[in-house]
Amino acid sequence: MTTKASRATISDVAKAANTGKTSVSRYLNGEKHLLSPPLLERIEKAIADLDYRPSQMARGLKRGRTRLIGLIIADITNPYSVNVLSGIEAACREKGFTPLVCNTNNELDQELHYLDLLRSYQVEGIVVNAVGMREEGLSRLQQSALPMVLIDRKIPDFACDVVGLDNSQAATTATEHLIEQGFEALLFLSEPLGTVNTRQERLKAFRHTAERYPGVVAQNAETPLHETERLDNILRQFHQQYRGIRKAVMSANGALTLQVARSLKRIGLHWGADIGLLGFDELEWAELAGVGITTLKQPTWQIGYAALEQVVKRIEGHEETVREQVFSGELIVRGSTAR
Amino acid sequence: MTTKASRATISDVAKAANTGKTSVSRYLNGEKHLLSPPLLERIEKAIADLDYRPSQMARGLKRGRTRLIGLIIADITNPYSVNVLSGIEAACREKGFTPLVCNTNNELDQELHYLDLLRSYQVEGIVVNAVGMREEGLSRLQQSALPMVLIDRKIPDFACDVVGLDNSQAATTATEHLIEQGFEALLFLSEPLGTVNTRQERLKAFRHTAERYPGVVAQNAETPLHETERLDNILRQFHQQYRGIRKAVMSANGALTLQVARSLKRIGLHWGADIGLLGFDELEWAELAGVGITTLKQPTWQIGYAALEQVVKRIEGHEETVREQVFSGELIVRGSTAR
DNA sequence: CTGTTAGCGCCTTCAA
DNA sequence: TTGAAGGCGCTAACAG
Repeated sequence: MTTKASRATISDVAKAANTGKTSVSRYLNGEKHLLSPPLLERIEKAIADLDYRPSQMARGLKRGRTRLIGLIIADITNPYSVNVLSGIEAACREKGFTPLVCNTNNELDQELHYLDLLRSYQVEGIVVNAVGMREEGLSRLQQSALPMVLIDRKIPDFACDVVGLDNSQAATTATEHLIEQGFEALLFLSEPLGTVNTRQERLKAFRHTAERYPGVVAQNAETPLHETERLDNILRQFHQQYRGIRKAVMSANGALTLQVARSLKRIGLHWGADIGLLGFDELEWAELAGVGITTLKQPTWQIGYAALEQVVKRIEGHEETVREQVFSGELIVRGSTAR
Repeated sequence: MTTKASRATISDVAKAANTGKTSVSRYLNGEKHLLSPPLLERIEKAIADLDYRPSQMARGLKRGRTRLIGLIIADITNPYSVNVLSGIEAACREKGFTPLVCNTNNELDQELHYLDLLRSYQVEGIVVNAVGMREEGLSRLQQSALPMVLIDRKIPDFACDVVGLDNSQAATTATEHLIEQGFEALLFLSEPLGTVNTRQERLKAFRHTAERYPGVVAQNAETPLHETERLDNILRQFHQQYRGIRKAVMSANGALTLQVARSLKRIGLHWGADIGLLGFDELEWAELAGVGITTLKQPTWQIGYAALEQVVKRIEGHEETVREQVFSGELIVRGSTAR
């Protein structure tokens, strides 16, 4: 094969196959049944010979369909997001879309930057997993009127498909588990609630459940992820406040659970022995940390897969009304909540 | 603002600004100094009014520069890859490129699929982090003659820029550390060596270093990541073989370290007490697992950043000869290798 | 069944 | 300093 300076185009193929561009185009678009066997064969050969691949750029330009889907991820370093991403990708491949992954790193300007970028590449839809997403970004998103689905986050005054965990069910299950295990003082720990519905819903179900059990005290605290001293203080105080009785901490997400575990270690408390611990999101190291950490595992892959299916539905125009899709979590019990 | 059915084009802007497309194009391409202040202002306003964004598709088609860079990641679930990705992304943003992330999930057909895909989107360069990449994919890559850099993997008979860890230095440091800590029987554990240079280089330096110390026995074993029984056996046997003396395991990467830790737990051995443990790649949970696990941390972000810089250099045509760039690792000592 | 033609949105000579 | 015209690679009428 000769090393062509630049890539072969549809015209090259047409020429090589001794035909017109249209037939080649038809071949490419699965309308092979309209072509006579000999022509078809010539085209096939030409394509193989020239190692031809149609230009998505040109296609996109012409048809207005780029088969591109934008993914906005707040923090690609977060295992939760990565697993969701994995499901999205699988679905993309199945449906013939290509994901354009954008990691906003939780920074507003990057969010805006990427939103523009996605528009300029004419993505046909967007999947957003941006817990921290700011209003500004969202309003811009809303204007764009692009098919979009949110993962793990509802937004007030923003009608949009959502897929995520059944927070209420999950938090209820988790709380009941703690109570059943004999914990009588419960602390729900999360990053600042803000308007993040996930956190709010989990907290609400936590409270609601605890209330059903007299004799159980439930409180909550908020802390930014990386203010270690503050976290140390919260935990230390919680521990001291309930000296004699069995107490447990429930952490609202995986990243926070990591911080909590570190904090407990710093202040010399052992989960399982001195204090109970249960965290949302499964952690690959959960069984290795001390006596193990009980987690509430989310079906992350499925969530991602479902999210993509949903954008595609919108893209294809199956309008319907705004839809919310929730999945159940699964409690994985380990030493940190043992009796 | 009226809700336009479809997006504004350059013609719309030209019309709105009462000028020709050329001037708008000039504006977009930073040739503003060629435009008269009033015209410039009109254009600016028109763009803002119409919320216009130039179509990258059309641009790419015209100029042949898509500003797209393909990333092939063997396993996006691997924290190492994710951190590298993070560095790549940062560099992309800085240089004005957009990453097209492809997760091959360690499967050959997906590798091939994505390679085609990237070509069809006319990416200008590729960064590959595919430890498991098969020959078939590589040869196709080679034919494409696209600017490309490999991360963390050299490939025989395949001239290509590479950026990664200084494996020799890192493994030497790690091995010396173990020996200094008084371990006298050393086991280097890796996934099957195959032709994966990373593993081979690390093993080689390990061996080489150990040989300098008489009285130290060094051996190695290979195991697929998920054959738990096999791993259990290897570790159990190693433990029994050197009953009386201090021994340590060195794990060739983070994913394997996780498996090793699980295995040790299963067979009832405690790292730090019964057996030493040191793993390549830093783990977020390293300090939480038992007495802590000593790791050799790679400057992952920098590796990613450097890799992207390198493709960009190639894209810009700074030819030079094939280049290999290595970074040093950093040993983070924890309880698993304490005396 | 097959080929011709006219753009998709943009950039780039070339003239004015 | 500005604008008109042609074409990048492809698809979609519209004719044969």
